[in-house]
Amino acid sequence: DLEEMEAQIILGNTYHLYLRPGDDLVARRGGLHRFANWKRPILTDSGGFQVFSLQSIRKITEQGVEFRSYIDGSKHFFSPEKVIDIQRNLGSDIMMVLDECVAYGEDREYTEKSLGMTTRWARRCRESYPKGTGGQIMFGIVQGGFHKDLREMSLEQLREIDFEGFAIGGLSVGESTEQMYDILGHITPLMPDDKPRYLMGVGTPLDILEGVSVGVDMFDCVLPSRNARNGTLFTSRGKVNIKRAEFAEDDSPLDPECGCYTCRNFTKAYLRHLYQAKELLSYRLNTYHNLYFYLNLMKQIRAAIEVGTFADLKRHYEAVYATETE
RNA sequence: GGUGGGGUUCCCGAGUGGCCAAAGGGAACAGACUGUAAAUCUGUCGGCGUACGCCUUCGGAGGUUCAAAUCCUCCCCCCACCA
Repeated sequence: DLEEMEAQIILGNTYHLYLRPGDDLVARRGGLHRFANWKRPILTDSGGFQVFSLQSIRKITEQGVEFRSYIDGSKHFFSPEKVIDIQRNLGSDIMMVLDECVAYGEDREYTEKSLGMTTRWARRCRESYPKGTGGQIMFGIVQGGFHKDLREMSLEQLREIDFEGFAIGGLSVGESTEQMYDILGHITPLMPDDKPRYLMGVGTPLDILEGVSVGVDMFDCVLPSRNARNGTLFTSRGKVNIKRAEFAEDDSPLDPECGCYTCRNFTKAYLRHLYQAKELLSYRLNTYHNLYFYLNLMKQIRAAIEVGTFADLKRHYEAVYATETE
């Protein structure tokens, strides 16, 4: 499906693949590309986000993170070096350094201390896999919470380490859209413009437009797929909750302007029925559509930038998704 | 024909005198979801009202009681086993 809709890259997760099926097993299968039969680029996240989202079962120290498997409760330890080794086993094209994604609401003192450690971890990651070691490249991750000076400090220190690309982490962790845009708009323009800028974990169609407008090149987010599974679909006319009773006998396509397999073949009434009946096909069709929508949004953005109409495109989507931002 | 069990709010199913508009589950309805412990989670779910509350409801009709889904009487229906 992803090849068909022309996805350029996919993301794999160090934490999850390490626990299951195990990075050694993946290495024995010839790496993630061969294992999953995906021929285009793959980026692997380091597990840093899981340190954040699964915080009830972990302990962070300068050495690394001790955590328990959510699968069987067994104890494991991730050091910056270990996380790179795992990503080497997975054989991704882009590796991410181990970082601590600070929760929203942590005070400045904690954020600053955490940042120091995250930077040291980033250096250790790079030292364990110096530039040119193999065919994989490595991105550093800017942290610093919601303090602009800490964000700048993070970026400066990371630039000295010599990464092939830079990511912005620690956003969309509970803050308001306004706060997120504020930090994003401040730090992104300061990032090297000759290297990819990657905004991690974001976001809504509007978030992406905002990110691009301040200079972000790449994104990753569970939103389109997770929302699809839960019945919220993104369309050219805004969000559609396919579960709603009003669609029970609606014979029109989900999005008449969409050219995806789902929209070309099925009605809202049918998609609603599949969802209500918990048919597996529902997840597949809905996910196909949302991913197609996002990929198409990115295509539109690239095309608009080339012809100089990006601002118009952004304004258009802001109008369509107006109610979503509040 | 005999014996035993049972009929509860849309469905299933707790409840055997007051704390019961009635547990729990399902369905339905609405919402959430942002580097995926998420095919998950939250709310509503007899009617009216902001609310204290009032009204209607536990197969049907009577009755006992200050008070009945719960006790008594008769009736209707269902199930199991026996014949």
